Amino acid sequence: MTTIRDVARLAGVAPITVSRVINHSHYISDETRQRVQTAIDQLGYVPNSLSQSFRWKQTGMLALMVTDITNPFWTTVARGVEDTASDAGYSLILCNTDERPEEVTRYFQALLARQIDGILLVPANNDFLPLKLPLAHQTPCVVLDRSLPEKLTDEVRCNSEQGAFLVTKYLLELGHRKIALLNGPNGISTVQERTQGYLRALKEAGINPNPQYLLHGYFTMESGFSMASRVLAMEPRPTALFAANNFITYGAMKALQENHLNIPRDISLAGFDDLPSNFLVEPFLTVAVQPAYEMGCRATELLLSRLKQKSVGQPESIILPTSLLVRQSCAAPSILINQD
Amino acid sequence: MTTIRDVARLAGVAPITVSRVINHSHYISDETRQRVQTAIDQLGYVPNSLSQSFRWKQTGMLALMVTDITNPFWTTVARGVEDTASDAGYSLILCNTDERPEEVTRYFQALLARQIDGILLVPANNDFLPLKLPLAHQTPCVVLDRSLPEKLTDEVRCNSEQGAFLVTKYLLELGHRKIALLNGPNGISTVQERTQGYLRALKEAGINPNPQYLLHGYFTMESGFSMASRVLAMEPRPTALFAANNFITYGAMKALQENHLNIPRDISLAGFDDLPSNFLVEPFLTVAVQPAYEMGCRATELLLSRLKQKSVGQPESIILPTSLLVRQSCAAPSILINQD
DNA sequence: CTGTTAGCGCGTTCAT
DNA sequence: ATGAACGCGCTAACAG
Repeated sequence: MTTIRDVARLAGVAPITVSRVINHSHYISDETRQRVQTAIDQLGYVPNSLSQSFRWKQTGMLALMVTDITNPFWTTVARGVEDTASDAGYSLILCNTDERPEEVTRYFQALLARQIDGILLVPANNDFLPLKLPLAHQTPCVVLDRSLPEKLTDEVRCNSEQGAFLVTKYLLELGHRKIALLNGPNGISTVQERTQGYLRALKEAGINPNPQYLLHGYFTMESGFSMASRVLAMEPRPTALFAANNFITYGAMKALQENHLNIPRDISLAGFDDLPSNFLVEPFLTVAVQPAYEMGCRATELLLSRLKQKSVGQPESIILPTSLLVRQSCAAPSILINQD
Repeated sequence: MTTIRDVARLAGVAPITVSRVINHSHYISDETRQRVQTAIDQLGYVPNSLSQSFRWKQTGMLALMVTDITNPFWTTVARGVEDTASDAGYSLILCNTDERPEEVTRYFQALLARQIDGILLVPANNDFLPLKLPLAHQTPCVVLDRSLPEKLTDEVRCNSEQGAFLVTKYLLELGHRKIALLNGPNGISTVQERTQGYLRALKEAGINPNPQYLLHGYFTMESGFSMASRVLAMEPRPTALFAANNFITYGAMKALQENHLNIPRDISLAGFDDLPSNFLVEPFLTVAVQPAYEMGCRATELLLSRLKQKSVGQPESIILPTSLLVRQSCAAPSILINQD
């Protein structure tokens, strides 16, 4: 490994002079700069940023903790984060928690030991205690997508309540009265918000929600399949399904296919979160769209600005709008089914 | 920030003793260990792994450079890499190159400065020169998915030739004689291999390849759309389309839909790389499947084993099999179209 | 078993 | 404009 000393020796100067060249100090003559630069190039010297981090008390590294990078929604968020971080000269460490709180804590410890500058976190649940760890170490955090009951840190998320409201209202306007919500597990803010948006739309339409139409499962295809299967067996059977996440949507779709139900003729289906392939799935899926990439960018920008200002300051909330993307998976309820 | 000295002071021992406790040295009495551990817990001390890296000459960090994490294929690979790295106590830095060689070099420099232990790289093209940089710094690399003309490092990839051969052979067996290959850009090994597999199948079937049926574009939906559109205008029009990547497949699918061609009645379509949603797309896509997750795991294991053995050794190649997943997007060519 | 010394590569501080 | 000395947090090598 070539060090600053090797360069100094070759250029016939002191190590500190090389350091000044690297860090673009002005107190240096052009001639010396030239000589040092030549030596640097000749040796292929790359400054050890570990030592730099050591002295500067910052590593230039951020971490992103998502539940599962395999979910296209998080993938897109991650891309936004990495783009923004990279542009600012930061490196990004990726962590998958699989919604497991122990993993969150385990990663926190490793990241803090690495003296990471900041953390973007998708919490595994409503428990805010793990966050005490980075906060005690003065490491700024931004909570992504899901909000915690205690506002300890900045947060950037999308308006799930609004998204669910828009979808439900749209289904109501199509004439549906029996709408099932296939939701994720309780104890996650987005799940609660989606329930709230769903209930608000029903309420505004003067409809009394049927509690059996409000299902809780997991954010997986299997769970979506099983929830949809249960719903299809209900009496009276809902005329529309609202899946609260992309995986649940796919599972529900599979269940409908297996039951030979045509979408949207026999039953309507709406989802949450868009996918590049959604416009190929037949029928093209109607969904609530969250600005995933932008969320990643905004969260990273917020985090970087915190790093700059040093002072802690009041936690900030950025809430991005969710919109309705109408395609072809929803229609007016068929007369046959809707004869109540 | 609490340091090893703070702990030592509180426990009434020397810093090195604390170090021994942290690193589970055996040369330490149970009583002292207890006392030190109490002090550690009391102060909430987390060893600064930056300093440890400094001393140990290894950082416990790996990097994964993919073209675009947004592509589900790379996402799955990345998940395999992160799982394996994390299990071994390593952190993973994520990099997106967007197929741009300059970005590869830029990331290389940043990663080497960070004293990264090893790099998993998906090369942007056939140019192996950027690899000289990490190699000069003794940083082990594993080339992922695409092989380079010069075998400088280990590589882990899937058998693209085999995958393309299997798909083409399958189409031939269905009776197709005019099969268009919608491929990626030249200068990438997987593209060349897929062409070779395609040609081999044709040759074994005694068919003279029509050069106009062999198209090159990019690994994007837009390119897939435009290649498919061009193909549909050809005389005679191919009876089957083989898209060499998932994005190309989607673009081709869109083109077929816009031309009101029913798959597989009017025309057959086969793809490369599976997606979770492929079994929902109508008709369910027939594809060549590469073991993406396993590829990520194997590559990381190989890299980690290199780190252990220290000595450089001969570059190793791991080539994983590609299989054919038959679903419903291919059928025998229709008589109407095939009357040549 | 425990402690002392020294040094990893770099940048801050203070001299020259 | 340039350099010497010191120290960041930790641990290897060598005492004791």
